[in-house]
Amino acid sequence: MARGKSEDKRNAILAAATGVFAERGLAAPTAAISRAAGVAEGTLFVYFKTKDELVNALYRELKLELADAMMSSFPRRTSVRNRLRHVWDRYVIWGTENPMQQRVLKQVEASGLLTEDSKCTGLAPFAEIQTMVEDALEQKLLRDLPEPLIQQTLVAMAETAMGFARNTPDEAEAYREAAFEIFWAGVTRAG
Amino acid sequence: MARGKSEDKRNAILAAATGVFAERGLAAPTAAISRAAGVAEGTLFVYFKTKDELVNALYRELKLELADAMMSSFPRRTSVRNRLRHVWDRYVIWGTENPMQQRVLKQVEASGLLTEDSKCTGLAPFAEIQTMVEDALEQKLLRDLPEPLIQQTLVAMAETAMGFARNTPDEAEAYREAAFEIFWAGVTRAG
Amino acid sequence: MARGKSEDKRNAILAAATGVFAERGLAAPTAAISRAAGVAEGTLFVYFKTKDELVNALYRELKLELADAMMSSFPRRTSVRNRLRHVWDRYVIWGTENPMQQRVLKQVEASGLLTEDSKCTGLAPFAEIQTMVEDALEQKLLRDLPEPLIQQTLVAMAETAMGFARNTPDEAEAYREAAFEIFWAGVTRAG
Amino acid sequence: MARGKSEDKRNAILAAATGVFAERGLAAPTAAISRAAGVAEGTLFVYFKTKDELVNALYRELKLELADAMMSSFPRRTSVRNRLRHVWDRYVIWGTENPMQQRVLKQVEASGLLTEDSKCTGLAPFAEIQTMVEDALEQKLLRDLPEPLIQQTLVAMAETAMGFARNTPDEAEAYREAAFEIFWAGVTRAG
DNA sequence: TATGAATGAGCGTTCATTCAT
DNA sequence: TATGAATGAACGCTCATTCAT
Repeated sequence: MARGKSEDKRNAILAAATGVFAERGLAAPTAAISRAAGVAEGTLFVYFKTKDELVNALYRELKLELADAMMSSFPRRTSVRNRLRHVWDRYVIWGTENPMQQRVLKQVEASGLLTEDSKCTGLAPFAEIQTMVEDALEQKLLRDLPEPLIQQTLVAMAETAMGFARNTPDEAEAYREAAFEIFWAGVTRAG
Repeated sequence: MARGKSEDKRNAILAAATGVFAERGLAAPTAAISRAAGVAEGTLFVYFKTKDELVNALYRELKLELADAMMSSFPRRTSVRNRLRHVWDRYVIWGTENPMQQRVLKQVEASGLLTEDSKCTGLAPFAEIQTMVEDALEQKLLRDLPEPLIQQTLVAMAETAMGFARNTPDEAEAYREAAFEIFWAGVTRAG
Repeated sequence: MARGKSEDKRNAILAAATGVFAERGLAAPTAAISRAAGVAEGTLFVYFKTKDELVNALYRELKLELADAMMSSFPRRTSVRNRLRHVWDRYVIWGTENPMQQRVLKQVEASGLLTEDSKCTGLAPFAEIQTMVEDALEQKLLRDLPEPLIQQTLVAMAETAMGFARNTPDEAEAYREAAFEIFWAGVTRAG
Repeated sequence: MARGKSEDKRNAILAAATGVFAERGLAAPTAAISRAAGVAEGTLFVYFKTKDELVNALYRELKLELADAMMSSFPRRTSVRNRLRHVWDRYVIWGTENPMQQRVLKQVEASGLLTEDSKCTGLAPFAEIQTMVEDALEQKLLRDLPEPLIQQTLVAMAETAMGFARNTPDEAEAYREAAFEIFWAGVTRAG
């Protein structure tokens, strides 16, 4: 089979890792992942030199997926509120519909396994959100708060919304709406 | 709790576990914990039948510590805002001043190791906050939002504040203040 | 069994390692050694932190055994020739009667696994031989050769004798004698 | 030997194996050898069915090289001493100047991987030395020693010389000379 | 109760070898 | 013939847990 590594197999391993890590945590054996991917134990290490490298690659992949979901058809020419709402909705929906991915993302971030490089790569596609927040601050639309705090609030509230949406799927939309309102009211100037 | 013989030893193990888990994650060997506690490897298992049981016990202990910190001298006779601010400050300060404990709490919650029982026990001491939020809703002080969402927002924003406070201790107070303002503005009726 | 590690078990492991390494080389699995020693796989690592450490410990042990054999009842007050002959005989006999030990010693020395420390420790008990050779050089008994070359010649010729002794045990003594004569004639002044 | 297609590739693999084995021992992965040889991993197994077979082939090759070095321009019509000195010098020089080859030869001999067949093939080119020693014995030039012992002494002393020559290249010649004198004095009749 | 030596299942990783291309 | 991705057995080592003392 001397014809380049198979993108399919790589993806199968990453997908299997997502499922296995979500279910059993990052401590899950690589053997479980290769089994789930339908490849031999050794094959995993053909595609990823170490388990840590697999974790890092998976992180970057998931971040990219998330960025795709959030940033596709991003409406550059509309109000800050609408633009924020755009990424908000897509973020929450993605996290709700991809609970394993979201869970793994959190696990990996908390694991201390990420290289600086992976962190940067993972952050890059979200640069536009930062710009957006900076714009909003300049326009005096938002209250005078440290910009990182605003971003972190966005993330924290969105994750809160995801949690509720996953627990009560019927009211997912209501929670998404309500959590956004909290965020928006919390962060914009009164009146 | 009068299980083994020495309350001291039990506490030493729990304290050691906090430090070791905070530094090396929940995957840290029990041997590292017993060493840090100054007891023999086997002794740990006299006090906690399994590692999982130790993790659950530690969770309950930390939750209790946190509840102590938050609820002591709780001002029952003042405005909702003041009461919320009271628990808020104490929560954030506790998390900032006890980073290991806070870190371990998060790790344990994310680990999937908690029994239902532990979750309930851990939640119990915070019942008063729930009452407080319910009161506030009845007084029409808060916007018409699902009560669990408000509570979760409190927690999420407080943890956000802790994160910033730990990263930039000099501005800890400012972040605590700012995050509370976001929370309060987000959750109360406009005007 | 909290009563100190068992010297017996340690010795059993070292003895097993000697046999297994002699038969299958240093690449033999540690599992084969623990099995041969009648202990669990993990037990080997209670006594020796790593395989390398086991190899080093074994080397030191064997060197000590050899030194014991060579140096016991060393006749300090007799001619150089007799003293040399003393250690020579005992060396060759030990190597002949302990072929596994001798084989492992050679393997370990060739393996690049020895720490500097082990090399020193292994050499120490043979200091007296060096002194003896230096004495002999001063007495002008030996030809004017670099001292290390003389020592190395002793070792090389003794090992040659061992080889023949092992192959033809009936003539072991004759070979031991003959090889010593070669050594002695090669190294002493003519006439 | 016209097994695969390219004699060049076969030689490249053998040369690479020499370097890799010398540096990392016989346990070195075949992948390291194929990489060093500039061929694919699978290609190595086109030329040598197994790793063991590669080791055996390499041994035979190196023995042949050594025999070439020792036996070329062998002076059949001169004294035994000169003839012995001839092969001695060439042996020691070859081992000194080809330390990797010499090292690998020793490793392979100690490895237990050699087939009987390889051992014979490796010995064959040195038959002439045996003849020479037998001649010398008949001439009563040498002391009355078993002929194999004399040969083995030659080898042992030559290797001793190589060792010193490699450690202190500046004095290589002196050691070669000195070791030969030991050998010659040890093996010839006194006076 | 307290100890820590003993255990062995389980892990991440390596590597000689195979085989589809 | 040459390739290198794929394989899976095997390895060294770890660690939660047991148990004789």
